[in-house]
Amino acid sequence: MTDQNFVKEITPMEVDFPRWYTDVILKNELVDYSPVKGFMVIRPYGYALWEKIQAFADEKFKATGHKNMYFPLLIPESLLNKEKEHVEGFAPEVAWVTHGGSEELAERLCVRPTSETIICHMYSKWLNSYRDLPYLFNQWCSVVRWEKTTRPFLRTSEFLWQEGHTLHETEEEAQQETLQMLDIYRQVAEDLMAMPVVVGRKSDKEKFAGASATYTMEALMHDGQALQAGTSHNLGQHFTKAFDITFSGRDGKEHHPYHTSWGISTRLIGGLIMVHGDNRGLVLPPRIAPTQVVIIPIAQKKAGVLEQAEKLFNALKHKGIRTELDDNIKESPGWKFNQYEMKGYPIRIELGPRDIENNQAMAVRRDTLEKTAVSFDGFEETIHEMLETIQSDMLEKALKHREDNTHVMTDYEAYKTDETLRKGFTKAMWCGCRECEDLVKKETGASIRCIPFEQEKLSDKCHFCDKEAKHMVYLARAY
RNA sequence: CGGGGUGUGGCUCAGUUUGGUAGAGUGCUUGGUUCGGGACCAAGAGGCCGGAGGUUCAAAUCCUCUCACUCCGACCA
Repeated sequence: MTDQNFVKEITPMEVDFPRWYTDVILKNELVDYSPVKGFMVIRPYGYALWEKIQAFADEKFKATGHKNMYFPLLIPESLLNKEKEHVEGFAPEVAWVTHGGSEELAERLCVRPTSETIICHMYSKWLNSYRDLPYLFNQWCSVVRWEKTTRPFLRTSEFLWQEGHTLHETEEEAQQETLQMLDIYRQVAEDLMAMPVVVGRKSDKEKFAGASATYTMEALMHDGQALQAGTSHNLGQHFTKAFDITFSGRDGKEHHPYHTSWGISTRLIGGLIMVHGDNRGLVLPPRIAPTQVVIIPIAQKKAGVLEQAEKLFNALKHKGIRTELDDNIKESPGWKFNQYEMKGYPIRIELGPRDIENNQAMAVRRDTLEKTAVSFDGFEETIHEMLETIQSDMLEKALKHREDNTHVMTDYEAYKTDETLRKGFTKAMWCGCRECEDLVKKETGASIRCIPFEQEKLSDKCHFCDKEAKHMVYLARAY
């Protein structure tokens, strides 16, 4: 096995990371560009990844008492305008519908960039009593934000996501909900996708338009840039007051409920690719892989080969392992090896006459490319265990990459001038003021990704202005 | 919104400098031989060269305008 055997069409990531990324998603047919700029077509293999994320998250949402619903795509301008910070935050990237057929509309309608406004409008009609609370609802949909620069999955003008919108009687409950949902997102990232994340709070500058507080999970990509992978907002009473949502409380008086919203999107798929992928293409953790095992028969016309391949296929399927048998005679085994490595299937089984003589098949791990002989006796158990091992090894590997690329700020001047210091996460102390935050962004291109829940005291003073430090923050350049 | 790059069979591109009526590889179809790291032979289908206008006997090629995509920056999940 030599480097020449790498999928030639994929640009090595050391050469050009952005090109590597686009090569991987296009060659794997995850997405294709559509006729409308910034709008991507998600093809079956890409959509299968989204379905896995949906299934995992949706189950967690339901388990914590949430129900799904659906709100309209279009929002009247008057509704969008009700919450001041919100409209200011989103107005620059809203798409408008101005005509119905050939008639100009009396009031233009915006294509939802997020649904707080329309949902709050409806909530205000429905909510009566504290007995109705909490409202725990979610919707799976797409939203449109007219982005200037777009990249498949990472930033597209339309993207698929879910948005949860809840109402609570008390501030504490809303805060609990906000943190609970962030933790579910962390599980999506770490347990399903083997993508380690730093969790914490956003600075005021970076928080959601109209939120009291925004919590985030941030992942580190292979090229040392950070990706905001999911956010959960405590919206306080900003929207419930603006939309006049009230309920009769236990005291018989009228109150505004406390409000949360939270979302993850198809952007996660971009993260998945950039955290685990290599120069051969995708590397998928078993739990999210649409297909976990592919069986490739060798010299399949020889007696017994296909029969044995089918036996293994059925045994794995029976065990609940997502398996494919590629008995396509047209392509050579070598071609298939490369193909499935590119597609990131966690395990490849090679089965030829020599193996059958030895009562075994060869199993090749995608993450390590390690080849092992696996006996037919207890075959499906061995493969099952191997999948589990791959899942945890991949998380560990990604975690190690993050740790190796997380540094402690020593000297801001050095950070400013030495570009290599700006790769990955940098922990720094921050006084909390907006001026310092803007300064860092302007001078280095790095932004404060979050104020992590896990705080360390690196120094008494802010690394940027020498005032008294309030928080330790994670600094990074971000997608 | 600023700066670069690219538009030619499905895909990757050559051809453009020096105008002469479109080519390679790959993929696709059919038949045969193969099969332990991208197999081989043979036959075949497929393109008004991003669009509009102009120069010319003649334009993928020269001129003008335009559109799209893409990468890098500033803004966002």
